[in-house]
Amino acid sequence: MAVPSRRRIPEATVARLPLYYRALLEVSDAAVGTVSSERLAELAGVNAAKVRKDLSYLGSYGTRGVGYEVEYLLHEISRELGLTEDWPVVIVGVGNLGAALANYRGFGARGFRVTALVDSDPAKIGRRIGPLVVEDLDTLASVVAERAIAIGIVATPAQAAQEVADRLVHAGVRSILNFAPTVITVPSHVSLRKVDLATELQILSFYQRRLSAAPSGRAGATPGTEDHA
Amino acid sequence: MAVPSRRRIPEATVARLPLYYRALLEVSDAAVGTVSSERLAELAGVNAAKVRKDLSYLGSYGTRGVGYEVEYLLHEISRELGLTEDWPVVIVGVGNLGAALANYRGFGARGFRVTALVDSDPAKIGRRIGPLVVEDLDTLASVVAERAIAIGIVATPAQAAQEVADRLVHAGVRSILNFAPTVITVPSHVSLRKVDLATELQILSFYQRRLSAAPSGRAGATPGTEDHA
DNA sequence: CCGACTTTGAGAATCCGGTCACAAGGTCCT
DNA sequence: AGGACCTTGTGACCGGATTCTCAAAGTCGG
Repeated sequence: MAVPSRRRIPEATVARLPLYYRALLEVSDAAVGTVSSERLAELAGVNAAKVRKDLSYLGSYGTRGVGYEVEYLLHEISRELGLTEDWPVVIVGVGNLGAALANYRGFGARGFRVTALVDSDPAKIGRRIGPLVVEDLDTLASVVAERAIAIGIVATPAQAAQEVADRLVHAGVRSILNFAPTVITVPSHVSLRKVDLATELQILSFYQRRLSAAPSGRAGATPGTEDHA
Repeated sequence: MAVPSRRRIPEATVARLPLYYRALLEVSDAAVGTVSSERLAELAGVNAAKVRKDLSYLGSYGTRGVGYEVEYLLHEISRELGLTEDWPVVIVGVGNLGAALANYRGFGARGFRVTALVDSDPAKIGRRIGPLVVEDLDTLASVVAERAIAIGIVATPAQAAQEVADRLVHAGVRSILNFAPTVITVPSHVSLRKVDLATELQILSFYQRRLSAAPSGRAGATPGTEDHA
């Protein structure tokens, strides 16, 4: 009934919406009409109370005694996440990782289309990767403008990352996903997230060391990203 | 002076230690004797109070009026993170992403050595990638045991991820890094972290949508992973 | 040797997120 | 139509993390 509208959605909740989305896609395949928060929680690897609270931020989409209607909720979440829109993506840096990302089929398919690949290495410019040709980093500004690119993926070596980020911002990109193993900073109107291999491994290493070092006492699973249900 | 010892280090702090470590490596190159929390904060992209509090959990390693001795702090953090030890890693799933990870030079070099690659696809088994040969997933248990593997990286398609994780756990691996776009669960004595492309993009998409949708009002940078200083 | 200056370390206050518990609201069987 | 039953939505509570602030502790110049 009520308009979903201008509720402020907590950051932590936003980070879990994609998990619910994925979980809903799974049950959607199973052609079930509704899901309970309990079941959703299980699929998303969180607890039921959290699911209900998170979903309540979007509006009252459930029915007491029954659960959530799968298709409807799926629609609402994908609208909220902007998955009904199309977000052209540019990948900057076509080394090992960049090339793998360009070929990666795991982008949840929906919404995100890698529309351009750029690199500064003359040896790489002109190479074809799938349906795309690697373009010159110097043409970034026009590429971004012409193809209405919204999201930039930085997959360069660490030294180049800040410079590339600056260029992306300057070209008008307002969302950046950083894979380079370094901290980059952007103006406050730009969204930045990072994926950091080395950091993740080091965190695991920390807890692993604790396991060996502490023969008695609670061992405890790694918190962090989120673990098991 | 005091023994660093049995202090409990908050999870959020653990997640930042790798950033400080990297920042310290940078200033270490510059052959400077000490760093202030202010400077470290700048390099790590956090604020100075947080740096001081985080470091104070490790012990009192700073000198008032001066700062932190770079080499000493570097040593303490790397010991705490277990980077002085060697952690053999197995990558399960040698598709696009797995192969890229196998070649990836960004593992912070120190400590983490990819020691085995396994896959279940007969077409891939036997292929050489760099110095390694892809082995059969069915030999996982013995590979883990013989090479004392501590960390497993799951880079399979989503459908196979849980099964692979179970096998890793069964083989004795106690730290898992999941790249597959799905939630996996592990027993509580196993550490689990995830790296999830699709999720990160969707989070960016959420905030991007907000930008376009909200012409007035505060725009605010994406919180989430952490942004700029 | 003293005083000005710098920077850490930590106590206190605040904010944010997670969990608990339960009333409200709805279904379905009889 | 009524009552048993189920599941959501949310207010209250709790704990962890961040920020603020400032005394303590050190350096360094005069």
